[in-house]
Amino acid sequence: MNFVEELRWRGMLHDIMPETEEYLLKHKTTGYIGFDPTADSLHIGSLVPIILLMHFQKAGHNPIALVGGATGMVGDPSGKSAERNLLDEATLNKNVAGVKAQLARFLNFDETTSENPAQLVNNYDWMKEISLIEFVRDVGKHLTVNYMMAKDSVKKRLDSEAKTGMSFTEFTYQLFQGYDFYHLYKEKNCMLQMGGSDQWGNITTGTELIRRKAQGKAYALTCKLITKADGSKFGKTAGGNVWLDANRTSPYKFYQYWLNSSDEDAEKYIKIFTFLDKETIEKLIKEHKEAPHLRILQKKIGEEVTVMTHGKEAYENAIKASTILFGKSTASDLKSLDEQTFLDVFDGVPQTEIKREVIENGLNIVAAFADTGFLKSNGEVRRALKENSISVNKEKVKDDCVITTSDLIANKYVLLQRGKKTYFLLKVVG
RNA sequence: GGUGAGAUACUCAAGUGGCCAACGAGGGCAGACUGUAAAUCUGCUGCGCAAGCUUCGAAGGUUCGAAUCCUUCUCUCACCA
Repeated sequence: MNFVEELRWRGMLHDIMPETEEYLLKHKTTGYIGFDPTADSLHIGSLVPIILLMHFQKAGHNPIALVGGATGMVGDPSGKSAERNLLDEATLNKNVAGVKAQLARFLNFDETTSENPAQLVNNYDWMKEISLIEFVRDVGKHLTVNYMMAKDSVKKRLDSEAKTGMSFTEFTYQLFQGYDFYHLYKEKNCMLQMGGSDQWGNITTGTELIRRKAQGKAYALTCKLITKADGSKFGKTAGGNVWLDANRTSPYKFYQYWLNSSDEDAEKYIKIFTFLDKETIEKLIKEHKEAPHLRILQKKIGEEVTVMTHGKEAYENAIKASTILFGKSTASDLKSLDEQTFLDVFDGVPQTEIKREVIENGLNIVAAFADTGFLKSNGEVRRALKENSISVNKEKVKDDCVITTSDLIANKYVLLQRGKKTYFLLKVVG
């Protein structure tokens, strides 16, 4: 399997260093991608480099996932218009552990079942040994400031139009990343670094360092950054990032994110985020165009990615939840659910507890929405009522509505809803 | 250390004594339409049912009245040393 060709038809390839393709065809190669431990979970933006490594492994090469315990302490200026905040060491350690655990789900690290098992490294392990003097003499000496300043990531920040300057710390970042590549080249015979297209500058600093310091030749390849047709940022929703950690973003929401892709994006995503072959994908795209309202592509992407990330069972629950939440279910449908199914469906929906006697005395609709913290203020609830956007147990209500014990589902829950997609659960206790 | 610019709601950004709860844009939320889309149209977007109350970096002051004027302070940024 030709790794580069595979990326090319999937529309993932952005930039590639000359001779890289030829080299990869001839040699079983070790290549790496770095992951930034800015949080204790990766989000779906990191899915692309992960998939890149998966393709790399499938093509028979040796992938290395590098977690940036050291570089995370410095802060990559690429694509950032302002100085980054530094993370403290404890947070970083926690993040490194979290990121490691997630990578293990996607790549095969098992030496007994794979001929080319993936490896996981943390650059803190070798960076911590290096003294400042060593670094300045052995790394810094090989590259000129002129060279470093020519990088886009740096130029943008020195530009007179930029409103903020750039600290020495961030300026040095490319040397750190460059040194990583050099280190892996030396220690693990790693010949290739991959990453998002914003990493090109940092990656070439690495190949340059290898050339000057070790007289070696190393290769580079970047993939396209994922964009959305409407210009908004990929992987973000109003509620924040879409994470790979089920505790941060429930599988249901994760599935929904993909399902809500626009048609235009879906055609790109199915190539990038699934491992389906070319014929299958072309067939799906054709079917989708004939009946776009069925959203065949979005459903397939949602299925493939959710199963890959969270497993089959989580995917099936996400489907079940979607059907109930968006199908034409009514209050009686909801009440017919047993408690466990109900909880599965509404897993991840924010909820709050409420005393039973409050319901027994009859709970005013405004209080039910405002006092529980679902909506911000009484005024907002009244506004929403005027818009006719408030539902209790999937049924629209007016401002004279009072919630009583007859509204309870499984004798315990009340489902509040604002608009079509925003849910909130009241749980009766005591 | 010097010089200059600046701090207004989620963000950008007007406003330079009363007509300001504060133009506009973006974002967000909701309604209609729909495919749980896109595009479009409409409404909302400090708190309060209301009277009214609290907001324009902070604290004081001037005034009948301040986001706007004065004083002090805090912070941010750029450039020069």
